[in-house]
Amino acid sequence: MVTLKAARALLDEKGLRSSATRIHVLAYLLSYPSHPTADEIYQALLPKMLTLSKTTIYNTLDLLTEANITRQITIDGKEARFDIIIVDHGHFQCNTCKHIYDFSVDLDECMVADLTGFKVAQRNIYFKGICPNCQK
Amino acid sequence: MVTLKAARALLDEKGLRSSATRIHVLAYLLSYPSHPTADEIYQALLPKMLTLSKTTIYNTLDLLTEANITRQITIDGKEARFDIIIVDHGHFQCNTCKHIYDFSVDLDECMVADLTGFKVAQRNIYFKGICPNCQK
DNA sequence: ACATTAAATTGTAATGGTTACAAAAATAAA
DNA sequence: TTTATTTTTGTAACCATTACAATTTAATGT
Repeated sequence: MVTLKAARALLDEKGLRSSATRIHVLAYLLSYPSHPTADEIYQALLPKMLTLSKTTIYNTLDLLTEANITRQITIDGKEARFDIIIVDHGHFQCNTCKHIYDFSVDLDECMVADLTGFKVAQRNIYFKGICPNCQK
Repeated sequence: MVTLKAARALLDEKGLRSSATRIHVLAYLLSYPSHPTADEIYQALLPKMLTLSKTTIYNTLDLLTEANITRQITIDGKEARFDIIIVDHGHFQCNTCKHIYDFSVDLDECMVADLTGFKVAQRNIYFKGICPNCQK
């Protein structure tokens, strides 16, 4: 499990204590950058950590998001999803199968003058429609 | 109230029955294009329509969204917001005062080749940060 | 105008993701 | 080890949204 070491390193780098929960949550996000929900992470880790609590998952995800390691995205408005921050990229959610695809986008290219004076900390872009698979 | 007539006209145009609730909800969105929540609309209309139900607000907003008159946006992930569809534009939410600003953006300009084969039905872009007012 | 059918609205209860909070456990410091 | 701090846990509360059945309202046909 190379991601466990990577997770620990990332936490150290940010000055966060690397508890077992944090390492595993972060390792999961590194291994499965598929925008999982809090519950998906919880269900995936539960077999390994029998006493794991849902609250801890939320606390940890808040912590990681606060430290700019992860990003919280809301696409369907139903439940939050969490994404390892790599580079600015867009999300496409298929209305049929609900799967979320990443796509690259150069946000600097499409900027406008309206936001002078605004301090932009985070940029999100998401599309909706039908993915190629579901068009068949 | 010119917006009441405009609301009725819009409903007629889409082949939707123009009930009192629908007219008022739509007129409110036309008058206050400030991305209100379902509850904000409900609270605003309640004095005029004493028997109004929250469920009806949701039903109506679903209907309008289905008819492509309004668009549902989720920025904070906490509660849905509703916006009259005009043109593609971005939303900026201030982390401090939570106010949501509109800004224009040419989404065609920043497109990429990744999405060939995808049928894009809706494009959303939202930024977060600090607005000029809250930087003082 | 009346009866019949369909559509819209209402109220209540349930759902489900998230959060508050206090207690328990684990870790670090003295 | 003792003490202090941090982390984790479990339960209960919160709150936006939805399900659903009943009621009301509007449209249609006779």
